[in-house]
Formats: sequence, structure tokens, C-alpha cells
Amino acid sequence: MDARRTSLSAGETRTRILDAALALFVAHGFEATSMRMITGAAGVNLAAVNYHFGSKDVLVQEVLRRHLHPLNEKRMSALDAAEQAAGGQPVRASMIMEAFFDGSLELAAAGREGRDFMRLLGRTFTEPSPQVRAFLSAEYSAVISRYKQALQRALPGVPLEEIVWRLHFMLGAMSHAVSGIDSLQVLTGVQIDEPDAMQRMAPRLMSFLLGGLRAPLPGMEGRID
Amino acid sequence: MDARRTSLSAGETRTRILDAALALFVAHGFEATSMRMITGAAGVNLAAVNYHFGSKDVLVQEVLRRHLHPLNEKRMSALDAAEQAAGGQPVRASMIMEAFFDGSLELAAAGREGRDFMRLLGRTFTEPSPQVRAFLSAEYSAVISRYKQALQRALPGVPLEEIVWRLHFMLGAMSHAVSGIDSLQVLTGVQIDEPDAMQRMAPRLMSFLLGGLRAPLPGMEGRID
DNA sequence: CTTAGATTAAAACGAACGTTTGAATCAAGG
DNA sequence: CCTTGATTCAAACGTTCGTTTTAATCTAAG
Repeated sequence: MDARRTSLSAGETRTRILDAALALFVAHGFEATSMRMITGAAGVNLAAVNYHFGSKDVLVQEVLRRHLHPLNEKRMSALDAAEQAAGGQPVRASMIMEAFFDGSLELAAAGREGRDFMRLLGRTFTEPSPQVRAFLSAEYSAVISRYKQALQRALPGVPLEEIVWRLHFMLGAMSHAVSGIDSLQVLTGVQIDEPDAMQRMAPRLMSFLLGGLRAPLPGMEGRID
Repeated sequence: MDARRTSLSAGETRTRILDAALALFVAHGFEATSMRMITGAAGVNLAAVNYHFGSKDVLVQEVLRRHLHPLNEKRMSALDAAEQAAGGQPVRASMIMEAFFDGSLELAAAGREGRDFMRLLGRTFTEPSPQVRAFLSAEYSAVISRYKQALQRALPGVPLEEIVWRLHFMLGAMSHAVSGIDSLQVLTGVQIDEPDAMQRMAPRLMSFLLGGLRAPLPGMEGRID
């Protein structure tokens, strides 16, 4: 390998495609982003995507997996750490939720790439494509199962069904808060300058989520946390 | 006009296109739904969409407008009624939010068409298409402005920025809860049979939303409601 | 230098897309 | 009955899509 060569280093074509695809998927959506847009923005040949990834569908999955997989691993280890710190005792529900959401909010606040990915991920939850659905399901199943179990231990008096509903609502609020940050800024009329939007949102969102988590169950008086 | 005629009555072609388009948009998304799929499902000629609506983009807007416009008018009149009942006094924040969300939840629980529309609307919030964005902004601006004003009166001690954030989170939680009801059912592993899913979700969601609305502001001790 | 394998390049493929055309068919008034 | 305007129909338009092909080029080991 020669440092002065003009061509791309090994793996760089792949990376440039993934980077360009992420930015374009966020800006235009999966379907509205063509292979020619991606390869054009990445500065590579049109055939490079099919050569390196096989198809556009696989590329979509790789773009998601590249950031989602580490994120979910971080969620796993964060819960491990919380349970370790609790030493046999059930982890408090608010701690569990922080273990889950802190990684997302950090990623969203880290930089443009992380923010783009989180926005794309939020939109992906409502994507009807069966392939995307199956991919998300496979990537999330272990994490969700683990967190459901932890929440069940933390809230022994709350039916599992109610826990799942709250988890559903919290996931929705976060993913939409992140992905819709400029769509709802149009609605609300509040100008949000991109660079620090996530830093300003994160504590507010976490407070909102924990408030929702602690809300009285419908038809009951007590709080669940 | 003859009742025994075999052809479609005036306006029926339009209606059948709108109905078929709604169902297909929910199932496959805007871009992945072709004109041929729509006209095929509607049992009309391919050229009928362009004849009656002009273009696919206009059809998308009409599909949304047909249900969104009445919904937002209901939101307006519900807030009017709440303010009338309060007689000069500020309306309680929880009442305001109920005025806003009740219409959506009723619509989502009313039947397959309403549920389809709400799921489509939830997904539409994250749609990157500029035309769709502009349409949503125009349809929502008056309602959002009115509700922001009411919330400001109800919560005189809370900065407007915080109110907007909470509104943002609540809108996100609801739209995602509705639109992602089968995407997250995959994740959570809880089987939700479609017919009464909304009825079972509505009180739980409302409780969650009000809990989030009443949560302490970050860095403060008190509650805002 | 030669060669084998990996990667890039330009060009073309068939399919599907939204849209348009022009004739056929309809309903209704004069 | 004839005409007029609205609607429906089959067919084709040009464009763009994801993908494939075949040759050219690069890299690194023999």
C-alpha cells in the first residue's frame, strides 16, 4: 500500500458510501434517495454500491446497523452496570430508563453524524418496508427483552402490559422528539439552531419521560415508581 | 341520474381513489405506492388520478386534508368550548391537552379509516418531502398558535419555550404511539389485535402524556400544573 | 516483470414510474 | 335525435430506477 497513491484506500469506498447514504437518507428518505445520488455524493462509481453491498436494501441495513449495533450494546452494558451497582437489589425504574435513553441522547448530541443517525432511526420506526421492519425487530429484540425484565423487577406491583405500554410511549416520544426536531419546529414556530439543539432538548425530554413513566395508571391513584 | 346505471356516480371515482390511496399509503408509504396500485385497488382507470387530482402530489395532500382539516377544526371548537366553560378564567392545562388529543384518539378508535389516517399522519410528521412539510405547516399553524396561547395563559409561571418543548414531546409521543402501534408491537412482543387496540391505548396514553406535562421542569423542584 | 485477484469504470439492461394523448363512452339539455 | 361537455379508456410517452455486464485499472505477491 502506497501513501501517495491517488485511488481510495481499502475500505474507504465502503465508508464514503455509508457516510453519503446516511446524510441523503436523512434528507430525502430511503426510497427518494437513488443510487446515483449516493454514489455521486460519495464520489464513487455507480456500480460500487452493488459491488460492495450487493443491493440497495443491504446498504440501508448497513447504514442503520453501523450505529444501531454499538448503541444497543451500550444499552446492554449500561444496564449491566446499573444492576452491578444495585448489588442484587432491583434497579430503580428511573435508572433503567436512563440507562436506555442516555446512549441515544449522547449519540444525538455528539455530532452531525450521530444526530443524523438518530433522526433516521426515529423515522425508520414508522417505515412500512418489511425488510426494514424485520431488521429492526432482530436488532432490538434482545435489548427490549432485557429491559422489560429489569422493569418488571423494578416495578413488581405493575402489570407487565402496563410496563410495555409505557415503554412504547417513551420510545415513541424520544424517537419522534429527535427525528421530528425540524418538522415540529415549523409547527411550533420556535427556531432551533441545529448545533446545540440536542443538548438543550435532552434534559427536558428525560424529565418529560420520567414524568410520564411515573404518572398514575389509568383508573388507579398511586404512582408506579 | 339513473340508479341502474353501471358506471360510477358523480364524485364516486374521486372517493374510491382517496379511500384506496389512504389504505395503500399506510401499508407501503407514499413513494412505494404507485399510481397503478392505487387505481387498481380503486377499480378505476390509471388516468383517473391525474384527471381528478392533477398529480400524485396533489392526491397525497387531498388524502391528508380530507381527515386532517375536520380534525383541526374539532380541535379549535373543543378549545373554544373549554374556554367558554371556564368563563374568563384560564383553562386548566390538562383540559387544554385533552381538547387537543381527544379528537385524535376518537378518530383513531372510530374505525379502520380513522385508524389508518392517524397512522399515516403520524408517519407523515417525519416525512422529508418539502411539499408534505409545507402542507402540514399550513394546516397546523393556526391550531398550534391557538393552543400555545391557551397554554401560556394556563401556565403563567412557565416559560413559553418550556411549553413548546412539552407540546413537541406530547405530539411526538401520540403520533408515534398511534403510527408505530404495529412496529413497536414487534419490538415489545405484545400482540395487539387491531380492532380495539386504540380503545385500550387511549386512556393509557393520556395518562402518560399528562404525567409528562406535569413533570418537574429540569433544574426545578415544583410541577408546572 | 509477471500474474492473479480485487476494485473501479463506462455503458447498457429491462422494468417500473408518473404523466399525457386522443379516441370512445357517458349523461343531460335543447 | 343531436349536441355538448364531462368522464373513462387503452395505449404510449419519456424518464428514472436498481442492477448487470464487460473491460480497464489497480494492488500486491511470486
